[in-house]
Amino acid sequence: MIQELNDGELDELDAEEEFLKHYDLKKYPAQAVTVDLAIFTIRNDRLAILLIQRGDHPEKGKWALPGGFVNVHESVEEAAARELKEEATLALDKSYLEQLKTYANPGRDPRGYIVSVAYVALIPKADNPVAGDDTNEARFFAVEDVLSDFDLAFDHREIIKDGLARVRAKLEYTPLAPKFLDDAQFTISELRRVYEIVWGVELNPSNFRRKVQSVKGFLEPVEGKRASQVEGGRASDLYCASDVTTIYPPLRQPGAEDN
Amino acid sequence: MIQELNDGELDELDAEEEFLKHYDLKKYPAQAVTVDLAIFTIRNDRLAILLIQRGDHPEKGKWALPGGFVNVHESVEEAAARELKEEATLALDKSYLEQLKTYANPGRDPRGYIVSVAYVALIPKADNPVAGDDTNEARFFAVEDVLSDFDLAFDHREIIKDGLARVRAKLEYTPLAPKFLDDAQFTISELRRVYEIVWGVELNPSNFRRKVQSVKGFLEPVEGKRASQVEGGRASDLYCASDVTTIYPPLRQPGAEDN
DNA sequence: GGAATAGTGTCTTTTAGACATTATGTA
DNA sequence: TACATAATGTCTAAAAGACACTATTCC
Repeated sequence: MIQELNDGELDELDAEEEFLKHYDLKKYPAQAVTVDLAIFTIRNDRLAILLIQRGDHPEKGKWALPGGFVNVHESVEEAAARELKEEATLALDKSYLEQLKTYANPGRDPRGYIVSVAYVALIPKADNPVAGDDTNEARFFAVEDVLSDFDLAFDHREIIKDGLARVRAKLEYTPLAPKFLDDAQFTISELRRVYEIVWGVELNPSNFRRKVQSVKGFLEPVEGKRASQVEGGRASDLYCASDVTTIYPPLRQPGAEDN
Repeated sequence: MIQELNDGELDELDAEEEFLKHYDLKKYPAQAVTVDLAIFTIRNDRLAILLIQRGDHPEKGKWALPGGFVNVHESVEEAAARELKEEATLALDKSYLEQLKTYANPGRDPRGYIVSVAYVALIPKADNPVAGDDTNEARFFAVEDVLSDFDLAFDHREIIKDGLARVRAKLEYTPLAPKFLDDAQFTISELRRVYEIVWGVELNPSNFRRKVQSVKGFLEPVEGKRASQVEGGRASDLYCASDVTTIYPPLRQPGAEDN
């Protein structure tokens, strides 16, 4: 390829090289990039989120989303995956990670101009998390309780609200619900329970079954049955997630029509 | 509030203050935040996007999205609005701005670790843009042509693809289409044309009319009529956008079922 | 009046909600 | 056998696609 360049193009490459040699980002006011994780799971029949209690300044002692600074040799995506691995060691392969939004109000972090790229993660029923280095404690809390009661660090309340809205919306038109289930094989009732918990509604079992079964490529039947969780109940068929990326037409959460 | 603090809490505040006094972001490897804008409009019956030809290094001479560095006294949102104002002076009040995604692969910018927060903007039929300081030229191009033919700077092709997908999706369930129209009053045919151009499909006029009119709070009839654009055509009723924030049930773009 | 688009109405198919009915595994 | 949930089926209502038909305005 090089040998085909004419003089003008070589000059251009030289000029670009020359420009970069004298370019120094350090000249400008310092900025930094962090990543924050809204890690959702289902615990005790409630939608829960992982919070850590900050062990260091700033906002020492407050509950916050897990996260940290992005290193200059990694993408934000990689930083998010790294933090997720540290904070929720279990069942990483089955977890789901998606960029939510970037938060960048000046003054959102007292240490300086620090933007946070927030991610949403969905993980299966998890073991209890372990607190990291600069962390007093790490625990799952019901999202509802967090939003109503907690005094959260930075702008993390806003991030959690946005993340919750994202998860609720995405269950409608993407096959994310199985990401909450710890077993690759699950019953339709278990799947329905995920929807009910995340959306905070009751769904008609018959209609839910008909709907999810009608989505081509969403559920695949597998051998075997799961015994009922309730005494006297009938055992149920098992399914596993298939390969579709969108649900069409979508499932709708009751009450979403009034915004 | 202060007078209610006990000694322990005062100590905590002092400690936080002390911590911040010695904290210096400059200690860490330099990072920087930029904003890039995918400004969509409709020109010559096609969906178009604003590109600038870079006048300076890096990527000098290549076509790129308008954008620039975020200042430390402003939010990314404000930076985006500032850039939008500079690049598309016309009809700012009617334009729409929404965060798209943050791009942060190391190496995406040769100047160093620079993350870009991308925004999508929708603007009405615009005057020709004027090139800025470090810009050779600023022009609208049909999105289709850009994606098929152009050699774009940085990762801007990916941003444009993501932005296009976002706009197409959002037309389904939000009342964004009027943002493309330069007049606050418009006909249903004009509105339908927006959908057809953005989605790249033909829509049945009767069914489209029925659908948008059935969405409560989407369209409001106004006095007067608009003469036909075609000779011999019937004049049509005028509407203006109302106050709803979501369209339920959504309009669906034909062909979206197969992903 | 003719042309061309605006606007209305109708028929059919698909999908969702409500709910009755049957099936099956467990105590 | 009784019970509880799983799974299926039915009826109805809502919504979308196809398309015929009427209305209005401009030439």
